[in-house]
Amino acid sequence: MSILRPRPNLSDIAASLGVSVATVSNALSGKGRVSADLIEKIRKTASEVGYIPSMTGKALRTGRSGVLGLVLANIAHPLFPQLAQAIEYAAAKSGYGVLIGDSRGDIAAQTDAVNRLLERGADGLIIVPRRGTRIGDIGRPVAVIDSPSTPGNTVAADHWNGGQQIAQYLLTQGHRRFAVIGGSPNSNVQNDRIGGIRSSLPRSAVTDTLWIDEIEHDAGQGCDLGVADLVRRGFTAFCTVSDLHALRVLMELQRAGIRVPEDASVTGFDDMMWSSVVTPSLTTMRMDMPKIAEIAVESLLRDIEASASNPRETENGSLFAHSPAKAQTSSVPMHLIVRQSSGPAPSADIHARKE
Amino acid sequence: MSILRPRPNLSDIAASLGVSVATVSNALSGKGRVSADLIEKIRKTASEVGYIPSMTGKALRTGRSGVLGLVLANIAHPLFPQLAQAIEYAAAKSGYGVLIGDSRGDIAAQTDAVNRLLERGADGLIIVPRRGTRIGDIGRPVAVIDSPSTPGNTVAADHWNGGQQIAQYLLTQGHRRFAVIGGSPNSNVQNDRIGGIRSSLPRSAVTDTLWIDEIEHDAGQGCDLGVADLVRRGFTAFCTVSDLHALRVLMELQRAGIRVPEDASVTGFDDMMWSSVVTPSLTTMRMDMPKIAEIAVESLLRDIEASASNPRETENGSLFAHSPAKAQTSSVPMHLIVRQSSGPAPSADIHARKE
DNA sequence: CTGAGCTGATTAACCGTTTAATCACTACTA
DNA sequence: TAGTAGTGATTAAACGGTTAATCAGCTCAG
Repeated sequence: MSILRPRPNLSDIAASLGVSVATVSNALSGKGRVSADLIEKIRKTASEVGYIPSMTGKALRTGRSGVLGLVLANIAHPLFPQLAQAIEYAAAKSGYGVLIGDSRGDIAAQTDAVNRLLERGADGLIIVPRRGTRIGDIGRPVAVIDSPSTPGNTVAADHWNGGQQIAQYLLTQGHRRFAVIGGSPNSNVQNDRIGGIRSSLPRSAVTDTLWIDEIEHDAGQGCDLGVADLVRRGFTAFCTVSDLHALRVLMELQRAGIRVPEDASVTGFDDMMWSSVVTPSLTTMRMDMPKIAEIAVESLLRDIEASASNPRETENGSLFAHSPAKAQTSSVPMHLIVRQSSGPAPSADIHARKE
Repeated sequence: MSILRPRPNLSDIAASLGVSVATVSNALSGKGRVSADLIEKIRKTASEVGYIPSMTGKALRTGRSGVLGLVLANIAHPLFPQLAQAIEYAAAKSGYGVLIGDSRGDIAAQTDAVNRLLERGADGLIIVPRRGTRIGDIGRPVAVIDSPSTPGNTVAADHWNGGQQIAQYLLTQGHRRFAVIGGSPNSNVQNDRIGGIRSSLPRSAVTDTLWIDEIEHDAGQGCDLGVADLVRRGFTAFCTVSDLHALRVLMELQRAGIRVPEDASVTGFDDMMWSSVVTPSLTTMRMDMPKIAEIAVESLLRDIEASASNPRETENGSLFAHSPAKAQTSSVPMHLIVRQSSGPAPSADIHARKE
């Protein structure tokens, strides 16, 4: 006894076949010149001994770790799971691993998180920045996922178009009086969504916009938003920019004895994991996370590729701005998911009377 | 021009000071014998040129990557953010990075995910296994987070005690007729919670247990659970094992015009991110993720430490079961969070009449 | 004055892989 | 027959750090 089991490496294979390490490396990577039957033999023994290439060795030599860093403003964000899963999948498909970094909502910590990932040798970073934060040059390729209207953004859901879609859907259902509900006007994403909604409503439609943060600032956290009142005033469509808001509206209406969707329709955004299990289940706009992730990863890998074959130059060797291939921002369409919380507007007669 | 900027390394520092690489390495790591003032000088230039040690180089030599793998049955699980954040934080505190792997709910993929992380050189794995899956030997230290009653578990929330706490809380509020609501009896976690709840209820209490999966199997997905009916039959406490279930119950009661918490109390588990924003906000039991993560990471690092200084042996060099330090499973207490969805039982008179 | 003992630094091997350069050999071509 | 090409393999030098072994110089006891 007393033989510790080291994972087999190239030289083990080389030794057992009586050839050189370089030949084994070439055979397995298909790069140099190796005879067909030797390649075959090497492949065979490699799989026999259960050879697993050491990413570390490879990384040291090639200067590429095969790891992408995923930086989030706040991991605890409810959309993170969808995104992380999509990114992990897209990266794994291209043979990359995903290292996570969290800034826990703290702006200063965002830099720390970025640095930690860079120290670990991440080849590139995917960043979902904190509201309003801009990502400076970090000397390595970066893909930013935020909103199409964020400068420096790489890819994002087309929130504006998402707003248009939901508004148009509600219009076809006969709705004409809209309450548009957002959290805070400081969010690019929310502004895009609301912009899209309002831009799709005809002049004849009646619109009111509610900012939850403002209402709560006056009336205290968790207060009523007064949506039941709006229904009495003839509003039939409650178009929120987040399922979180939609849920809140939904419960407030139910408590007031207002039936959804018979008396009023409620819609959300983001299709959160519970949105399909509440009753009535939520009509919502869903981001195409797999696509977003795929584009982000693709763009990032392209940049990494480019910066490897074409290292950037500086006049004095000092820090110098990294100029990515400047892939123009791409917007990924959102998908309308119709569920139970929305339906035709209550019969027009009633409104005629009210108006 | 035409000088690409490589990140400075040990030999750069060594060259600029006219000393050997080894000395610089020793100075920075505080290992060998280096004079105090030389250490000072080396430290200074190191920070001046912005030296960042290459984890890769270090990893190759030491055989340790400084990276932990986090394997999840399904990243899209709503509790993942809390957990990932806690693990990332705990790992970062000890200088480790976190690589994520997702099996997307697929059992076969779980093995793949594990292998991918191992290939990337993860020093150890933290696994949150899919229901019922057991983790075989993977040749490296592992920490499992599932439920205290899962064999091979390393650390988990004390779900049983959590059930006891919530039951006791409801008892002190005067409740005597309990509806205990779970999703599926196949989950260790849910069984623990329900076991804790029931074990705390006195014989005099009336208890009914509802399994949502079973009800839906008969009546179709998204169907009513019949909780309003239970209220009419005198039940006042709806004790669910997940905030997801609690939300569903809450909405069903509200739709039936039953006031919460005046007419009935509803409680959940897990304190999901939206649980505080619904109205009424949810009373729930929260897992102490930071603590769980801390213990998992600590235990894992201890194992890694141990397996490094004391490599295991095999008789023939073949695969051999990895025996961790067998730290006994530790249970982390859960915390009761009282919010608006629970309160005193309706006046006893009413029940007296019913009983 | 010699050798032991300490201090502060250097040398060189090593981790596992990649890859440019080289070499031995065979097979053509002139 | 010598020179040229091509083929299939090897050699050796990296990559960036760690670390055991070595060494030079100094002090001090015997």
